[in-house]
Amino acid sequence: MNNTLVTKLRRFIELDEGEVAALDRLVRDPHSVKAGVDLIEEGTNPENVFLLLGGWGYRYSLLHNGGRQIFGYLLPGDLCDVHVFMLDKMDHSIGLLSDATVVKVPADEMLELINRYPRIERALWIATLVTESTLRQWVVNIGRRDAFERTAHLFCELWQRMQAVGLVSVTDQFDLPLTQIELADTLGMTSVHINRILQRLREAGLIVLGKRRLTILDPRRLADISGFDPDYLRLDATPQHVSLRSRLSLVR
Amino acid sequence: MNNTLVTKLRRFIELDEGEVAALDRLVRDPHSVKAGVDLIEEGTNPENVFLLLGGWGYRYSLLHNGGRQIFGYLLPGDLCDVHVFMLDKMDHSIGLLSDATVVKVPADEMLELINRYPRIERALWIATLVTESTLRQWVVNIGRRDAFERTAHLFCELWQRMQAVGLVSVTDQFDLPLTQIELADTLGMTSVHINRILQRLREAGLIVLGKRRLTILDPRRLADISGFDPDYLRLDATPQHVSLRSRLSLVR
DNA sequence: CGCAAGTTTGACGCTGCTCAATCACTGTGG
DNA sequence: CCACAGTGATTGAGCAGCGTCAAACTTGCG
Repeated sequence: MNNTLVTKLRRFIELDEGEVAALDRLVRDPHSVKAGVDLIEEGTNPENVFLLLGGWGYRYSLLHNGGRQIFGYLLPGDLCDVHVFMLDKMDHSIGLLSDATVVKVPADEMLELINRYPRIERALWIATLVTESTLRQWVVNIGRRDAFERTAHLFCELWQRMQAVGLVSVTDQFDLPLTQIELADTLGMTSVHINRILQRLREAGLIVLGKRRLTILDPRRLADISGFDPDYLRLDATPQHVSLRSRLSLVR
Repeated sequence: MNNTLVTKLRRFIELDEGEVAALDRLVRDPHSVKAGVDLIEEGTNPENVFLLLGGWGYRYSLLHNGGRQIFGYLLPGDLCDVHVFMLDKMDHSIGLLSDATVVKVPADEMLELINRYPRIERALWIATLVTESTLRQWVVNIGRRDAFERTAHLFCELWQRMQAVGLVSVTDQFDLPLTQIELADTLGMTSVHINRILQRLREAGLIVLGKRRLTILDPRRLADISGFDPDYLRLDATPQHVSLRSRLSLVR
């Protein structure tokens, strides 16, 4: 099996054979988990770290007033909170939006891994920096764009990330197992309003959405409308990136 | 001079004398910088990392349509982006809201430091996790709370953080060098509207704000209104925290 | 004293929310 | 195979929160 975790971390730093082998050892014994299950619950100190091999997850919090806010999505190949053991308790929950395949890694094993392999630790740190940068874009999106642009921006981000893991068809189509309620809770609006916005996106010839599948009809225009710039996702491997990777790989 | 950086990192992990000495060596030769200056600009790959000893900084981005979004504030004792050398370019700018005192550390020196002291690296990683968790709260705030609650929540956060660095008077008063325009760009609203919200907060007997100083008249009620729970800032040192710190300090 | 920056106010309109009903789809049991 | 329930999508009417525009006022500062 192709280890997507290795692929992901190699975008950030150089890894040698020993390190790759250690990561491979981590990824064994995949489980199937049903949609709707929470992998990690807010307020707890989880004993395991999860790597998502297939399916969609999401990070969220429930508010006092009954509302919910979604902070991010986990796509196939993503890993949930490797750093779980660094803070005393989770500040949000992680749930599954679809049936999923996950690998469970005991937190202690994860801790041993980063103690032994400094470069893996550093790569994981960089991964959290990317999450941080993505969260900043979400703040911009919710804070400074109207509902139409905001929705377009989210679709651009998901399209880009799904593409990076090879899950977008040649017709720019991909699975989107989100209800309109979940889209609303992601974008800071109501499900009634997101429904109307989706209609406008369809009428504008920008997307087709139905049966839990999204087609991006006009990626260029969607990005223009929403001011989307994929840089923050760090999915590329520019020459600058490559030199950066080796610079960070200094031996101790 | 009391090294606030050491204090901050010790909340996350145990540090020995050698590590403390290394951090002390970093913090020398403070500069004065004028309000309005940008320490770091979006799109660049900065050569230096900054530690803020006095004054206020802020992280922000400018949008295509002329708007601005603020992502966070840097208070005395905070450090801007130690990890600057881990990504190829900044995804946001860092500016100064008031005259400030800063220490400039060359990025290479920072890199050497973390190469040499794994525990310092880990502490800095944890610091980025706290930033991440704070950003999540900002997403909740902007996405799921109305203008009144949202403003109250921001004031609770700032009050708590200022308290942690000893800058709140016994009368719950502290410097707040923000214009209403900056508050608006933080909270995803217009300056006209924030002005009206501030009036309501004053009328409700919750705050006094003027002359760049904020007084929190009723901290309890302000927190209730806004659903503020300080946990995400990780400013405490609970017993659980202490055992966590030592657990993370395994030698390699 | 006079300018510049920031704050305050008013009138008006639109975006997005609320409430509530209807429609469509899917899986289930009889 | 069909009735039915549950979940999600869609629609409509009415309204409120917040934005826009524009002007007046206040404060700090050279």
